[in-house]
Amino acid sequence: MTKQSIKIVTWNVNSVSQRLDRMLALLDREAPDFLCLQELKGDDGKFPAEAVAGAGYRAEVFGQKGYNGVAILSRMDASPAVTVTRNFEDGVDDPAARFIAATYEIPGSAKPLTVMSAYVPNGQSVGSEKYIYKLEWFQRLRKYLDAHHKTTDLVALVGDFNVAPADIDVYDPVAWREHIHTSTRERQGLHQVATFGLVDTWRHLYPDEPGYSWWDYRQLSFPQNKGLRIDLIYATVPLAGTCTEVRVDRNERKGEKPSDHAPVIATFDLA
DNA sequence: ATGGCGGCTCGCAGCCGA
Repeated sequence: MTKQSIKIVTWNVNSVSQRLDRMLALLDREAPDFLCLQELKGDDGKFPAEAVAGAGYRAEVFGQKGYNGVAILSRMDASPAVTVTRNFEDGVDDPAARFIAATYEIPGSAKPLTVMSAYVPNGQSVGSEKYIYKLEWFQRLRKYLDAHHKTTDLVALVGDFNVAPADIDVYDPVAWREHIHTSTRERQGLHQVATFGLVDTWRHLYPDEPGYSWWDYRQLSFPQNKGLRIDLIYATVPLAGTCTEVRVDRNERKGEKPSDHAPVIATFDLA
């Protein structure tokens, strides 16, 4: 039986219009099956759909003026999404465009694959209103998973989670102790999402590798490798079991006008 | 502890990000 290889990339681009050339180069270089974007920083009308189509990709977009915004790109030579959902449809009046999920048929796979691009709220500071919103957002995400999926489904939940899951994911855990992105309640919130039945593919494959994905623009953080691992690729157990590789594309953080996040790239060999 | 850098907007200053 031939293996069906699926490559999924997650990337917080920090403005899709500022990162268009880099994004097109990444599509050409990596030829991923799915590219999940966060922080588009523009409404749907500002999304460069024509350029993306020219590169051979469809785009499911959930934009917002000025802030947030997420998308899922998929190959034009593959089937389009069967279903797409935006935010959690849970009755909460939340104007922030932070979540999109799309389900695709995969050739040779009995089960469809659901891809989710998440931009978890930043939280600003521990105890703030935005922090409470972040904690609630994690609860809503878990409820969404419970309501729409089984642990036996093929689900990839990827994105910018704005939490470093453990101290190994932080360049200076002492300085960042109980800081925003590392606080106990944020880590518990993220853990509650994962206990739906999701595997952190990077940490699963590389128990001892930091795998930073974000570096502050300031203070020469990148050259000094003062980073955080906050961009994660979660997969349900049956999907995670087929994960052969996860990479952080550090080169994408170099050169002119980088995002402050690097893309994270996972490969799955579906039976 | 602060500010630094980058991108956004009913923009040339302030907000937000992480």
